[in-house]
Formats: sequence, structure tokens, C-alpha cells
Amino acid sequence: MKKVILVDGNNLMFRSYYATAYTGNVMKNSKGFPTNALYGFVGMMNKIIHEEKPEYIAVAFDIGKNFRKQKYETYKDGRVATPDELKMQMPIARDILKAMGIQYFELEPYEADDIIGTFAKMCEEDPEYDATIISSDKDLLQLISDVVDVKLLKQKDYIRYNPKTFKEDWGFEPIRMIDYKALAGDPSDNIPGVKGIGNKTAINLLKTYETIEDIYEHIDEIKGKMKEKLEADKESAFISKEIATIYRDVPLDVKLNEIVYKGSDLVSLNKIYEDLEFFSLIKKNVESSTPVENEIKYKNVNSVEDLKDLEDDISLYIECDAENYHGANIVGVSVCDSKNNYFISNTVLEDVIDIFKKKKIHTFDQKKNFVLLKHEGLEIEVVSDIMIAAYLLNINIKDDIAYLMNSNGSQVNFYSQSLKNGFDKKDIVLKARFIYEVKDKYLEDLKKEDMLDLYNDIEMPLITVLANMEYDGVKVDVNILNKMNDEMAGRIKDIEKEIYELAGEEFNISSPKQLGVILFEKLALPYGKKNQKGYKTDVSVLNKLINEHPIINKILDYRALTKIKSTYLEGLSNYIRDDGKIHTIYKQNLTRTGRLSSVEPNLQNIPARDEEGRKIRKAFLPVNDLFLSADYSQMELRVLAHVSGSKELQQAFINDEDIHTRVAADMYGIKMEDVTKIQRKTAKAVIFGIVYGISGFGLGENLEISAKEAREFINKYYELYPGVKKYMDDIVVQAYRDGYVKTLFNRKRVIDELNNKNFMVRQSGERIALNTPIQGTSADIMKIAMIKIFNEMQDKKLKSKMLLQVHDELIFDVLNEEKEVLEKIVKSNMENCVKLDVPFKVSSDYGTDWYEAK
DNA sequence: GATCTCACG
DNA sequence: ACGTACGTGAGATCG
Repeated sequence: MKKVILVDGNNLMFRSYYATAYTGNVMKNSKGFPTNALYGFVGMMNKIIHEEKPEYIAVAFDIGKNFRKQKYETYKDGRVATPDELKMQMPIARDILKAMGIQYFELEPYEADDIIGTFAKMCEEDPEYDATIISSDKDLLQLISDVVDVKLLKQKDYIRYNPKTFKEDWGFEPIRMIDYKALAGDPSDNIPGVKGIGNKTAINLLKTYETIEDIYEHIDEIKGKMKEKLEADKESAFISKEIATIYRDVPLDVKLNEIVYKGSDLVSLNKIYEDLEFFSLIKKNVESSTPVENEIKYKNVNSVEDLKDLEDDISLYIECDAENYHGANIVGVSVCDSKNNYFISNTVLEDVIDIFKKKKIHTFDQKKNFVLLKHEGLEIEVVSDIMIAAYLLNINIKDDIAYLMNSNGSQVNFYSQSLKNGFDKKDIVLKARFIYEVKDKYLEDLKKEDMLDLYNDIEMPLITVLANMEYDGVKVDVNILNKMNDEMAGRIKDIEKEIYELAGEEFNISSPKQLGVILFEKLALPYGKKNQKGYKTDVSVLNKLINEHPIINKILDYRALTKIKSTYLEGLSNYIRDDGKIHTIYKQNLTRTGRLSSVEPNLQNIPARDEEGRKIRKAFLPVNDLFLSADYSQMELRVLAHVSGSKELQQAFINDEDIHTRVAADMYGIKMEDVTKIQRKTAKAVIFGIVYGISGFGLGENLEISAKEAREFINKYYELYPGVKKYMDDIVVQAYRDGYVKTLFNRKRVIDELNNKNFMVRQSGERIALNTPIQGTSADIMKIAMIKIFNEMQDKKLKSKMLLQVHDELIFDVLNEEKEVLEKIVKSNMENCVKLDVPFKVSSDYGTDWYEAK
């Protein structure tokens, strides 16, 4: 049997284009030519060749006018015109196929579907061949037969349909797809179908009747509204069927044995890739990849003498030997000035380090530098960190400078490659050189964007604060974790047993797939919502089923306990280093709002809400005497009150009222003392929802009330706080106008989503626009507070340490005798570091472990 | 490696 | 008709 692969080239190009274009950013090469669709297209073609190993392959394209449009004027009406940026890429796709040794076909007035249908027919007529069609277009499913299957591409993976699997899914024969379209229509192609008949009804009708001809012959068997609808649109149904039917006799003048896959001509292929700047693909093609010669000269430094000509303004880069810099060793240090480049090995670093004291140093990731150097008992101060600068400038920055360099035309190994293959001194030198070359531009850009203060007064000083927190680390008692872990293991075993008994069989409870089958098929529980893989089984689904079956509560318990066990008890243990401490890494260049994030491990999501999980915190212990925890109360709402200018909301905070009770009282038109728990909870949900730009639907889901009721709550809130409503409207308008939003301290977030053609994406952009100034300003304020507290602690030479930040909360390791003075420093700085139209309020607590400290 | 689920503010 | 709350990180499963 000879296998023929038939690819819907148009479909692949459209998919690749929209897969990335929806974010608003189309990938381009340095000449400004769009390349996103081609990049995806090449990826998919390579995948097809790799997975299908075709002997015969053809790719079909649409070209020119098509006969359907000529016959039915409205066909594909309403479709957005193909964007120019996609059109431009179409001819290159053909060039690429040529270089890949793959034949492509296009013929006016036929569409790609018809060409594929014609090839499929040829396969059916020749017993030597069978075919696989590759596309995400469901229209092609009508071609399925004993010798033709369809690999229907989904967002991430695909479904392979043959006659059997098709029938299982759709309930009728593949060829009846055309009758299905005749009834249900197809909005994307503007095929009308029968008005009022959707996919469900269409499928049902086709279970009873073979074709629409059959339906209309037996129209009298059908009763009521449905009959009326069918009769009213009879003509439309038949036209729709005709449009939907793939034409399978396109005069192609080619034989199957002529579409043999010849394999790539790498020279021409690489030439195209070079034009497109698909460097990673070229690299893959050049198997024994000759390493790029980095033409850079540098001096090896052996003593201070070698650095005597070093200018005052320099760049510095430090390479270490592990992804996580805690516990890593310095591989080497490179230094550049306007004229020279230097490489300093770790062995001589100590001897020359003093020379850096008087220099103005520009670097990349000073927090990493700080930790690495401090382990060697060394220290270097810097004036600027281009990793941070790039982050503020909305450059999507990674921790590995190689990404930034390579996207600017350099060719250095990525850090992960160097770890595997060894470090190249030239790469390390190139990194410092790069820093030197771009530093001024970044600072200029920051100035242009009015972000120099944010950079100099907040982000740069914060580096030292965070570096110290990470370096000091937090003590965690592994014995406490282990003890809890053993206990947890026993409890989980018991619950497991009970679940197996209730289910009547053993299965992997942690597998959503298997669990879904047990719940919704074996136990036949209701409300089985589907996701991509099968049934949804998350908390919100399970909560709705609590009264349906006793197994649900057991599963919820199982989930809670296994989460605690694997993520926290075992997970955290793995991060305790030899000093008995956990040293997280605070990412300062990651979030889109200005918040920090914490990784390896994440110490910002240690359980707090649930008592069982909260006990994890008992394992976190102070090195000194106590923990002090200080957190802002309702930080984001206070920021909302300020930035929105809502006098009503501001007054509530000035009066120091319980904000949720206040809003509840206003919303229900009652006195504050009469507000019930549930009313307060509702108000709280409304308030939070507002900050996130929630819809009536979302709030309804959340509160388990109807969308209508929820909408009424939201409207009521707007009435009470018109300033908030105005802010929300204004910020969205402003975001559309400028393409970005800013925090109070000028942190800028560009929102490409607002330019998107897709309504949903734009809506998401609007929510981002109204939330970012609030979340981001709060983050800015917390950063300012941290810097002030840190500095004051240093000035007063306190031995207590700032250890953790959890967005609106700070944790300190406190010496008994410093208790009072520290608490004052912390509270007053947090409350007063910036002056807004509302006061900030900070609550604090002590404890001998993190659990006890509030 | 993508997906689902769930932990935090 | 669509899909539906912002910002994160990590572990387990599965193809």
C-alpha cells in the first residue's frame, strides 16, 4: 500500500498566521517582512514529514476566483479580508515547498478542498494507494472513506478520523456532512442552511434520514415548527448542500506516482530560511553545525596590572555554572569599556575586585551577581542593570541574556546549551560587550518614556533588597515537614480505599481523565462538562455534585491532601539547602503588572486559606527569635479609591470602616449593623469582581446566583460609586487611544490585545487595562516600602532581616530586643511611604513560626 | 511539552 | 453566537 499525504496548504497558512497574530504582534524579519505564518507553516510541514513519513505528498492552495462564489454571490461573504501581512507570505510558502521537494497544486476556479477531493478520489480508484488528509477544516471530513482518513488539526493536537471514528462522534456517515451543512449551515463560509436548525437538530435529523432529499420526501412525518422551518428554507437547503459538496474532478493532469516526496534541497531551503531569518531552522538543517566564529578580541586578566587601562564607565557580566544561582559557582567574569574587552577567571577575581569600587558599572542581572559574589565574600555595586531596564521598556526579557542578544543579531549559545556543552569564553565576553553597546540606548529610552525615576528610585534599589532576602533565606525544619508527610500518607491511603469502594474499582484518582469516566459514566452523575481531554473535574464542578454522591467529598479531600503532600511537604523539602534554609528567587523581570514572582520554590503561594494546608507554615522558623508579619489591609481597593478619585469610596476608608460591610449596607440600603454574613460576602465578591472587570455572568457563577441578579449588583455598585464607574470607562478609552496604561509611578504596560480583531481578546485587553494600574500601583508602593524599610534597618544597624514578600505582606525574622523598633519602622514606612488620597492601614502580628504570625 | 488542577495575593 | 475575573508557579498525567 502506498500512502499519500494531502495537505490543505491554505488552511495551514491561515492557522499559523492567526495562531500568533491574535496577540497583535506579527513576527517579522529585520527587513520588516512578516514571517509568522511561514514559521508556523514550516513547523507543521516538518512535523508532518516527521510523523507521517510520506512516500507521496501534495499540498493544495486556493487561487483566484472560485466557482462557488461565481455561482452563489454570498458564499464566504462576511469573512474578514485576508490580511495583507498574510497575503505577502503566501508565495513564499510555495517556494519553501519547492525547496522541500514537495509538489503543490492550485487551479482557478477551484479551492484547495476540491483539489484534495480530486486526489482522494484518485486514491479510491487505484487499489495501490490510500490517503491521509491534513487540515483543521471540517469540510474535508466528507471525503473520509475506507481508503481516506482525515487528520483533523485541533488547537494543540489532532483527531484522526476514519469512517468508524467519524460515525462514533457524529452519528452519521462522513459523506452526510454535506447534508449536515445543508441543514445547519456554516457561518464561517456564509452557507445559510435552514434557519432555526442548529447542529443538534441537524445531527438528530440525520440519524433518522439519510439525506436532505430523503427528509423532504418524508416531510409529512415531521411535525410542528421544525416542519415549517424546513419548508420555508427548502431552496436554501439544497443550495447549501451544493456549495458544501467538494468537487472531485478537478482537471489536474497529474498521476499519483508523480507526487512522490523527493526530500529537501537543503541549500535552497537554507537560503530561504536565511532571508526569513529562521536561524534555528537553519541550525537544525546543518547537522554537523559548525560553530559560529565569534569575532571578538579580549585580554585574559591575570592581575590588576592587566586592568590598568580600564575606563571608568564599564560593563560587567558574570557567568555561573547552574540555572539556579543559589549555590552556583562563578565560571568567569567579563568586563568591557569603550575600547577593550577583558576576561577574568574566577581564580583571579578576588585579586582584582577592588578595581571595580570606583567604576560605574552596567550589568545584566545584578541580583544574580550579588548572590554569586557574596558567596565568595565579594561585593560589586552597579549603576545600572539592563535586564531591569529592558523589562521596564516592555521588552519580553528572559533571565538568559542570550535571548536578548540573539534577537538583536548576535549569535551566542543559549545558557542551557552552554551548561550542556561547556562554556565558551568568547560568549561570556560578548555578553559584556553587548551590555556596553546597548546600555545608553536603554537609559535614553527610559528617559523618553519618563521611567527614569521608576528605574533609579524603585527598581534599581530594590535589587539589593531582594538579593539580601534571597541570600539570607528562610529556615525550614525538614523534620516537621517529614512528620506531616508521614501522617498525610496514612490519611491519603485511607481516603483512597474509601474512594475505590465507592467507585467499585481501583483507578488513578489523580488522573482527571480516569476520574471523569468514573464520575460521569460509571456513576452517571449529572452536569458532566467537557474540556479538551474529557470531562471537567475541577473544584467548581465537584462542588456542584456534593449532594449527588458521597464519593465527591472524598475526592475533594483526596485532592486537598495530595496537593499539600506533593507540592508543599515533599516539594519544599527538596528546596531546603545545606544551611537548612530555602532560598527562593524573586523574579523582578517577569510579571506584566510590576509584581514580583517567586520561584524554586514559590514562597508566595504557601497555603493560608485552608487550615489543613496552613499548618505547613509551622515548618517555617525564624533564625532569630520571632517572625513579624505585616500586611496592607485592602491595599488594591485603597489604590482603586485613589486612582479612581471616587469620593464615596475614599470616605469609607478615611472613616476606617469595614469596606465590605459598608458596601453591603449601601447596596442593600440597610444599616451597617444589620448586614448579614452572606450580604457582606456578596458585596466582597462584587468589589473584587469590579477590580478584575468581571461580567454579570462571571459574578453569577462565582456567587451561584443568576447572571441577571449579578448584573443588578454590579449596576447597584456603579450607582453607589460613580467615580469607580467613570474610572473604568475612562481608563479603557485611554488605553484604546494610547495602546498602553500606566501605574501611578509610570510603570507602563502596552496592551496589544486592544488592537485585536477577535472580540474576546479585545475584551480581555479592556480588563487588563483597568486592572493593571491598580495591581501595578500596589506593587510599586510595596516596592517603595521595602526599600525604605531596608534602608532604615541598615541605618539603624538592626540584625533582624526582611525575609519574604507576598504582594501585600512582608515577613521579617526578628530579634527580641529589636521588636519594638522594627515594628515601628515597618508599619510607618508601609503606611506612609507614599501619600495618597486615602490612608493605608497595616496590620501586623508576631509568632514563633509563620503559622503563629497571623 | 501541553493540559488540567490548585496553591497564593 | 461567542465565552465569560486580574496576576502568578508547580505537580501529575498523558500523548
